[in-house]
Order: sequence, then C-alpha cells, then structure tokens
Amino acid sequence: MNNSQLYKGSLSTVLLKLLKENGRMYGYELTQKVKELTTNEVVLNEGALYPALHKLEADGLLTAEVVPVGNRMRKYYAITPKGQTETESRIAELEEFVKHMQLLLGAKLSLG
Amino acid sequence: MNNSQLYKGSLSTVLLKLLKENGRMYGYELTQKVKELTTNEVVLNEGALYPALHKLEADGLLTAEVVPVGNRMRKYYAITPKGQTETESRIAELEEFVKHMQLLLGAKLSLG
DNA sequence: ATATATACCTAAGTTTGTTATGCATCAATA
DNA sequence: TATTGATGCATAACAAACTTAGGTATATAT
Repeated sequence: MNNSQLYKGSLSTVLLKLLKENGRMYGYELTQKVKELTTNEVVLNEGALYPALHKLEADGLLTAEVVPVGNRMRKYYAITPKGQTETESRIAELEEFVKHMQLLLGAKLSLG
Repeated sequence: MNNSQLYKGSLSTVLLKLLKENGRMYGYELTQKVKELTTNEVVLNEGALYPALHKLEADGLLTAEVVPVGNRMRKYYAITPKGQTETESRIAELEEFVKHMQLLLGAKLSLG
C-alpha cells in the first residue's frame, strides 16, 4: 500500500476478503480490484502485496497455483478451509476496529 | 494497544484527537479515556503508549509538563500549534482509511 | 500483608510495510 | 521499430510501529 492509505495489519485481511468474494485471484488482479473498489484512491504496493500473499500461503490460509496465460505466468491464490474461518475472524476484527475508530474519533459514520 | 484492537499507525492519531478534545491529559488518563469511550473494549498497551507520546513530543507536536500530585508525578501533555494542524490532517487520514475499509469490506456502515 | 489501581519508564524482538530494485511479456504508438 | 506503459512476479535493505516482558514506586482497599 501507498502513502499510509491502509493501516498496518489491514492488508492481509483485505486480501482474504477479496479472495473470499471472488473465489480465486492473482496478485496483479488484487491490486486492480482494490483500485476499482476505492475509486483509484488505494494503490497496493507490490513490495507489501507479494510478501503478504507468500505469508498467507506459508500460514496455510491460501493455496497458490501457477497458470500460464500466453507466454506469461499468473499465480492464482485461493482460500483454504483453514483460511475460511481465519478470514471470518479477521474481517470481524477489522470491523471492530472501524467501530472503535468511530467511537474514538467521534464518528461522522453510523450504522446503516 | 492490546490484541490488535487498534491497527498500527492509528495510536498516535487517537492520542492527538483526545488531547485536542480535552486540552491536556497524562498517559494513564489517556488509557482510561480510551477504555471509557470503547466500553472497556480497547486497552492501550503501555509499551506502545509511552514511546508514542515521547515521539510526538520529540516531533514537536506535543509539549510535556511534569506535575507532582501528592507524592507522585504526572506528565501532562498538550498539543502545540504545529500539533494542531498535524492533528487535523491525521484525523482526516484516519477517516479516509475508515472510508476505504467500508468500501473494501462491503460496508455495513454508511455516512450519517 | 497482599493485591489492585495509579503512574511512569525502557530494551529486545517481531511484524509489517516502504523503498528500490530486478526480470520478463505484451500492446500501442511515435 | 524503438520506446513507453501496462501486465505480472519477485526479493533485499531498511524503517516504523508495535508486543512482550520486564522495572520502579505510591496509594488504597481487603
């Protein structure tokens, strides 16, 4: 991520969430999806993205599959069963964080 | 902060916000205020809190004043003029982050 | 006495991200 | 056809921001 647009710790949760929604995705695709969803405001930093994906894979939350497309390689990631439950709890945690920020910042945001 | 209740990078913004609202506060008081505002859900970790306050002071955003209360010392912090503008922009940044999280998580939250 | 709350502090280590690279394919265009 | 920008992956050095795990001391309640 760039320019502190995302806070530390939130990246892997966002990746898991998008993979959960979309079945399977590759790294570059994830960067594009994030840009799209945030109207070009959040641009994932590759130096953070790829190590994060590798860690999620190493932790057994994702599986990776390299697929040739033309002469190029794409590395598709998908959530494992273990990753499913972990995804749920991480999303809940991030939502809690958002709730806490609302309380602490005197939120202009409300439940909708 | 404890148990990833807050995300990395948000702590100093929260401290600035509380100091902005309350004029001047000391470290322990800040931990209590955060607990109070989050109905005991967020407990600041002292190992993060004190270094964060020291850094804000070193960066010229806060001033510190040690005041004896009985036989004990309290270190009161207050925002400097430089800290005022910085506080505004950091709060805005954190609000942006919250907005982005809503977009990425498929928010249950809306503008109110 | 002993535990809990108040009140401050730091050092070692970890996690996570930034910055700066490197390599390669493909499409568009000057 | 040479170059630019997009696609697509990766790592290494560094820095920021924490966690963990202590340390010191006073005050209050049991």
